[in-house]
Amino acid sequence: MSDGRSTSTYSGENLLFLTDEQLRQGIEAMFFAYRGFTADPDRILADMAYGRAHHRAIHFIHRAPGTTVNNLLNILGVTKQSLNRVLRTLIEQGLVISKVGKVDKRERHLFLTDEGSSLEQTLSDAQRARMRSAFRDAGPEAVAGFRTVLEAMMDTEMQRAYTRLKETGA
Amino acid sequence: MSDGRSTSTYSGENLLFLTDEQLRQGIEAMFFAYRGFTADPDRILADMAYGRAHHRAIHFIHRAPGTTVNNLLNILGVTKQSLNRVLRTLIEQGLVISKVGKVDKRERHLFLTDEGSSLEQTLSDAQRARMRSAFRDAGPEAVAGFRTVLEAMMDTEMQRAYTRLKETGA
DNA sequence: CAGTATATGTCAGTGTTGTTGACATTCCAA
DNA sequence: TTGGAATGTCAACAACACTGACATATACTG
Repeated sequence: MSDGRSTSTYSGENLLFLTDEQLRQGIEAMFFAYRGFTADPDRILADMAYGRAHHRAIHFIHRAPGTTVNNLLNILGVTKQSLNRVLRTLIEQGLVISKVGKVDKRERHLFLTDEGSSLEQTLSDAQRARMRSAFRDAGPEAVAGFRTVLEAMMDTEMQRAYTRLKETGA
Repeated sequence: MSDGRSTSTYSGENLLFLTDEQLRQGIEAMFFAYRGFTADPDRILADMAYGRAHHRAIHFIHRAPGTTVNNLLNILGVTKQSLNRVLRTLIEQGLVISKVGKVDKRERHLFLTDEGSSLEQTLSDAQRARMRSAFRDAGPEAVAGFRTVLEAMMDTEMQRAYTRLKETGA
């Protein structure tokens, strides 16, 4: 179904970058690159009792301190039960603290402790180092293209979450 | 590692695309985009008894028919026990066949059956549709940049595997 | 040929991370 | 004030990765 149509429908323009072969290469690039993307933090976490899920939670708590469990849930796209297990161990180990909401006591607001911040720093340093090296090798224009394509690949809700975070930090 | 050239090339120029904030946005973009990237096949597979691991195996067997177990192992980056569990169910369900090697009888060469090919088609149609839409929205230059950055983000071994596959197909 | 290396498969056990279901607490609105 | 919605917690289970140990068949080497 996707064969040939991509080239024939839009014939006239130069749409060679939309051939199935190009798309498949894009798919494989995503697969291999994502492995590299997570490799460094994974290595660090392997020695501890934590995994990728803990990394993600720590990252976004660092990013938006005081965020609620529910908010984090939406960003991470997992069930609250799944997130809860991760948060419980992080709280037990003293990396995260959870404060009952002042306005709405049902809510828990999440913060990193000093120890949590320290781990976040270690992990993001490793991940940023690879990203920086890739960005530098590729150059600013490639980086702009990289981000454009990634944003177009997200679900709409994730695009919103991403944009919201982006604006918060900038 | 390639720092010399790129630093000297860009030193003095605008390196704002390498700030921590930019890197963090790149990291978050990868995270959210990868979710979108796997979302469609995941939805299809959820109804069947298969998961993402089966999808990956099917993809690369389709991509390199007759590949050996060992080869697949290296591409997927999992243990043989883990891959074996997946392959066993795929073979039992009649999606994959394994043929004893003619030259080296220790090897098993893997192929998709018609049924396996049909599932592969369904899954990759879904994934390509999203990739095509993202590529089209972003345009050819962005796509080139996207691929440049992803390739720079891979581990060297994965880069080789990726290039080998790329050349096979093109 | 004997001994070693390689390719594959299997069993058992464990850890992380996702799922659903059940339930407690808190808030809010009829 | 009472019932429903929102928020979060606990328990049990499934998928899929891992390690370690071992079996089998085949290939290679001295």
